[in-house]
Amino acid sequence: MTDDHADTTSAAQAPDEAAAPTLDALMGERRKKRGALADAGIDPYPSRFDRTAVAADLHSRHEGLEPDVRTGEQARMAGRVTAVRRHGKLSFVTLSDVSGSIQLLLQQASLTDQAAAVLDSIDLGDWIGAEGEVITSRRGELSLEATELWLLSKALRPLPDKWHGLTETDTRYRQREVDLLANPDSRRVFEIRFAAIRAMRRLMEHRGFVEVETPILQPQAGGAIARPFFTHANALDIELSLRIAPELYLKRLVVGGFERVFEIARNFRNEGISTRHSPEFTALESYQAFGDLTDGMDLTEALVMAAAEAATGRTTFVTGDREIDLAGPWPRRPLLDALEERLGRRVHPTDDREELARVCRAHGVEPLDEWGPGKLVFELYDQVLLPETTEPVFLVGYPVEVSPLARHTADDPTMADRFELCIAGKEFANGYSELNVPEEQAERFEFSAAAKAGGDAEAHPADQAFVRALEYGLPPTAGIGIGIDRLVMLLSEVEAIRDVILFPMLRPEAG
RNA sequence: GCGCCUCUAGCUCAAUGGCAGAGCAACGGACUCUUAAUCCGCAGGUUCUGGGUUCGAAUCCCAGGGGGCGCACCA
Repeated sequence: MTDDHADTTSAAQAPDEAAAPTLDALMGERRKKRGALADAGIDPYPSRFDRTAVAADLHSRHEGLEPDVRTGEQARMAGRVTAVRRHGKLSFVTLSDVSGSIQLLLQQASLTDQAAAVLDSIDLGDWIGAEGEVITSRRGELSLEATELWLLSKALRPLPDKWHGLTETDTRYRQREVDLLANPDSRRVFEIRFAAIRAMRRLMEHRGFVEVETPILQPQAGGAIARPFFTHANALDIELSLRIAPELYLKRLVVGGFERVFEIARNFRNEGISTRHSPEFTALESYQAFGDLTDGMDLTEALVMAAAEAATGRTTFVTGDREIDLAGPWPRRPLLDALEERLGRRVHPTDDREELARVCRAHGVEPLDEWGPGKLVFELYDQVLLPETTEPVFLVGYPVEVSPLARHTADDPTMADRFELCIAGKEFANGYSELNVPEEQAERFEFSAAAKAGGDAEAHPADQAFVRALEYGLPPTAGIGIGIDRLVMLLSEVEAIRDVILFPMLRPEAG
């Protein structure tokens, strides 16, 4: 691939900045300071530190204090140094911990010898501990007037610009730890992510769902239509797929008597990477015995609302140039009605295929030969209707042809009891009344297996283990899947999926 | 995979064919209420890599690498 007919030995493979003289010098300075402390008998890497307060805690307890107040309260704090302002015999240090930041006020005259030595050697980025009295400065800022300081760990590498932070996207993704410590906005996004997931987990547990773990390495990927990643198990000498969805295993657990299960599942799909697609993404999937798609929509709505509330406390969010209000309840519209309104004519999977293909072309959808009528109807939704959605809406009723695991509608064998949640042109959730008739499931699998034999890389062979499970009896069941990454994108108002994934997939570093 | 854009000091950015610069960070100094502290001084470069054009290339051309965006595939 690389036509390196280069004559030289291309020794210019200097591993990143190892050869950068400036960086070497900066790191050398910091090593020197660390050494000086060690020489003075101060351990630069102490094994533990007990703190009594974090920044947010102090701020909330001492809110609104007048300037120049001494509280008499002693505190021990720890965190990273994010700013230093030295004024001769008086210094201010901004200490950032997990909760926020607080100012240390250091008067040379009242420092211990160790504190003086540590202060002398402090660099931006160092982890330090401090002990002293909680006061307000003359300007009224809540501060810890420290008399003792400890170095907890040295930052040998210089931090990014304290004002501009780190902007280069490549470095932000590759060295997320630096991004997180330098860019409060980045940190905020992940706080939203964690809070949203926590809220959804809490709600699921509250409703009696148990959190389970199903295989990521699977002999046969299933539960979705997608190209899998493959890997190899040496012990068994077999090829395995990374899961594309946990669905089939979760339903087997319902067969086994766990009537309400969910998994916050990392899924892997060997497909394009874009602003909205990551090869590795997280979905919440849940299955609820005795329910149908109505219960699925109820649960989906509750989950999204709970996530929004816990993560941001708001219901309105800006995405692109639209403002979205998540306040429910969300309308539930038959998909075919919505399509009729948009297209000016009714379409249905039983319509003549050529006629549907003409409708597609008329709306800029180029039909492929292998698409059946159900797929054509689905593509009209996907390419015409979906991008125009703004406020949350459940579209209900999808062609069976594109819903191989969903129960067909009672009075229409070509349509499935399935819904999708659409917000701002994107699909956020998908759910249905599960198909639980083993023979019908086996037939649907045969259809897919035929497609695979026909060369469709996204189709999968029949999953006999799953059909066998259905033969033991799957109760009526409602299933849902929610795209966590996209939900977090909406809640944190970022446009790139990589901004909500801690360590997104990238090409390996260096040559 | 295809197209467009981008890569300069640790970080953020200038320099459009004519001596590679600034701010922050660092280093030396002054300063007991700052909070993007201020002031004085000093230092810091494989301009992503390799070729080419030119008297002269960060700048123009070719090839390669990383990243971004759009399209395609998908959720």
